[in-house]
Amino acid sequence: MAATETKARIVEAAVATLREEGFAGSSARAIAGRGGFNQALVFYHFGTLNDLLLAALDRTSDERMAAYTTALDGVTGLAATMRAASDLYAEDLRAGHITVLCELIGGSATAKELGPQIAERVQPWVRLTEATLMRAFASSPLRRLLPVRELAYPVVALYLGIEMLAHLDGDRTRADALFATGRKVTDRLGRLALRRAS
Amino acid sequence: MAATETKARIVEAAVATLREEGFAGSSARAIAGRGGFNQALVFYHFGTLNDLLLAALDRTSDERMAAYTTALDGVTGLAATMRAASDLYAEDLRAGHITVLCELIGGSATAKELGPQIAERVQPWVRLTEATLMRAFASSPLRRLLPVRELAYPVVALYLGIEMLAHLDGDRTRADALFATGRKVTDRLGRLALRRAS
Amino acid sequence: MAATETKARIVEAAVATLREEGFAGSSARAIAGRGGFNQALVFYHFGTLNDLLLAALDRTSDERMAAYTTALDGVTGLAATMRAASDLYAEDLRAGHITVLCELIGGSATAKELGPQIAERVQPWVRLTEATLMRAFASSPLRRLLPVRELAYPVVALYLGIEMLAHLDGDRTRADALFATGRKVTDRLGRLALRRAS
Amino acid sequence: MAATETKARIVEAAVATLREEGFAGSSARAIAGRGGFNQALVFYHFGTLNDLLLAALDRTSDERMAAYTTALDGVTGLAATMRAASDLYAEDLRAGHITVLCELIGGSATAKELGPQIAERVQPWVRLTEATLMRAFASSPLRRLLPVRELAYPVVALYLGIEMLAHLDGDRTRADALFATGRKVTDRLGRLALRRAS
DNA sequence: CATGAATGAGCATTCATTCAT
DNA sequence: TATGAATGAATGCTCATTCAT
Repeated sequence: MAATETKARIVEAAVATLREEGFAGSSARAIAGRGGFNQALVFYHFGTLNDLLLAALDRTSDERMAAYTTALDGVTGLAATMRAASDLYAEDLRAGHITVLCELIGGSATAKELGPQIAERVQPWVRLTEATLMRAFASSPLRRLLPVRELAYPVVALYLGIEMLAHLDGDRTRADALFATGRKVTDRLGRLALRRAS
Repeated sequence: MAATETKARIVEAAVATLREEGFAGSSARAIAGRGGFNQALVFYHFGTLNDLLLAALDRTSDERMAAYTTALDGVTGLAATMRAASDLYAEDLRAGHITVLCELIGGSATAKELGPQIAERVQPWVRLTEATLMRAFASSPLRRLLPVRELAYPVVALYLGIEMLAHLDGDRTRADALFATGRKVTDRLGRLALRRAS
Repeated sequence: MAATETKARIVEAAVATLREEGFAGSSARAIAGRGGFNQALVFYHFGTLNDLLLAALDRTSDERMAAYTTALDGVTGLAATMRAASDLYAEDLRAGHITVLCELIGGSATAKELGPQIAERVQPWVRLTEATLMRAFASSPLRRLLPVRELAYPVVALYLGIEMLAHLDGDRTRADALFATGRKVTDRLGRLALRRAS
Repeated sequence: MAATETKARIVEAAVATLREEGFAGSSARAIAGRGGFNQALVFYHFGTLNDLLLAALDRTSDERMAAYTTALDGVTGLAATMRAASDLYAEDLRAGHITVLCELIGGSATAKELGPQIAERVQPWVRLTEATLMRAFASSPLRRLLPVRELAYPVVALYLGIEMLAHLDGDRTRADALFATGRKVTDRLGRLALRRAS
């Protein structure tokens, strides 16, 4: 079998295992068991379990980055951005994309080598968030009140935090409600701004 | 030695280990090694490693809850609340109090029994946040714009998320900057409200 | 069971395994299998496989040192020493005492940490040989011809080399013959010296 | 690439690995890594790892046999032989030629099939030593005192033993000193014999 | 109340070897 | 002639937990 194919299969199994068993449960054996392949393959193709886990992070991160970039392309205004983000995040939660990241960050306390590598992979998301926020607030009066650029860091933090709580809840109702409220608030803000402008 | 004393010592070691080695690194051996006691004591006093980890969570959670309750007692207004929260959270980050919670939430993906138990222990924090936010926004015009009570959930999420990112950064500068910005914004909002009121 | 008892049992199994399976065959599992105990015990009692192997060397080395010391006590003269050494070495070969040392020296090429530790344990043997040679040659005219003290190193080397060759042969006939010849030569030398003295 | 060329390259890498990592460290991977070729080549060209190791022994053994034969050609007398042997052995030690043999003998305790094959390859060396000793002692009065032919076995043993101790020491000073002493003794013997003869 | 000994299962990783290409 | 992919068994070592004392 082509190496890339096998590697993809292994990465897929790693993503699923991280998602469902967490960092501490993502042993080479657990991943191989889930994917139905020999555990030695992990080391043949990735050298190290940690390297596989990072590849799994790359995999979800790249995929989601593509989705976010596409969905946010050309979106401006607070309300529209909130709607787009809301949909994207709902998908993240449903598919457990952020779980992988959270588990790896949590695991990096144990496997200290992972820290810098993960940090590197979080960077693009902070930048994407920054750019998105700039466009979202571009024509909002709020941009005078809020240090928009500095909002990127807490927004990313919020994403991670929501995932953790949703994970803890075991369901997504509270997280979904939160986004619903967010949409309501941004819509209201939008109407307020319009009224003032007139 | 009195049982309570020994238990406290074990819990203390568990907290320290969770903080510095993470969930996956908090084996009975690692905890006992850090605390300088026999690893069998963990099972003698707590029955199960997971039960000890929960006791560790209780320990930090209770301690912090006391600190938060005291510090927030009688505090009203957005700016004052922000200042208090800012100080409290700085201490959380410095001492790694939230790390324990984050690591356990992350670990609950692996040790599924932990989930509900941790969720139970997060509840009081959401309630505290709710109450605090109600007092903070009580006299703010923003309370018409924002569903204040529903803000508790994202605020707690934000706390967790900031801790994760700070952990990943390896330092607290970005988290500190975030709170500084928060204080600036709430101060500005306070002055704006005063001006309008006059 | 008392720790010392168990440790002794483990060491015994390690000695036997080194003897019969060599360094590369002395895995924790192989040793435990031979001794009929759980392989985790190796690590519980010795921490590291290498540490167990060194303990095994200590065990045979100490035992043989005692035997050599006793047997050589008060022995003087070349012929008598040769006879004593001949008997002792025959026992070494039969029981495989030197095999343990040879296997560990060979293995130290792979497990480099072992080198210095083994060297330390060989030292006493060089010293014993030195002392023995001094007494053996004390009244021999050969002591003017030969740098007796410097003979210790090659004598120890010879012991190791004979063991290797005997091991390779699979039997001890050539080694035994060698010692027989040695005794003949020293006896002849003894008679020669006597004749000259008269 | 021609098969013989490739095989030579593999054998070369095997020799180097045996020399520097010992028997237990000479895995197919380690050898291939050192030589910079695919590890499957080992099995393609030699069938078995052990067969490669034997080929490595053949390689060093043949090379050294040629060197010894050349250097000892026409050499007679104890002192001259000692000098020649001294030089040859210094080279052996420096280049680690005997290490390969010692490691394989040690390893043959684990890989029992190797034993007879190695023994076969040691035979020519015993014969060479025998022939050399006969010529060395041919005109020495010592030949009446010593069973010269039987000296070959201990001389070979000595070679192996010195290598082991030198390996353990990590340097060759004691081995070098030994040969220096050897030369001194044989020179002295030579002069003694001359004086008596006159 | 405390602990040292013990264990069976599990860990990441490496092994010699096979095989289709 | 050569190789990349694959594997099942083995490696040293750690795990949570039990238990007799």
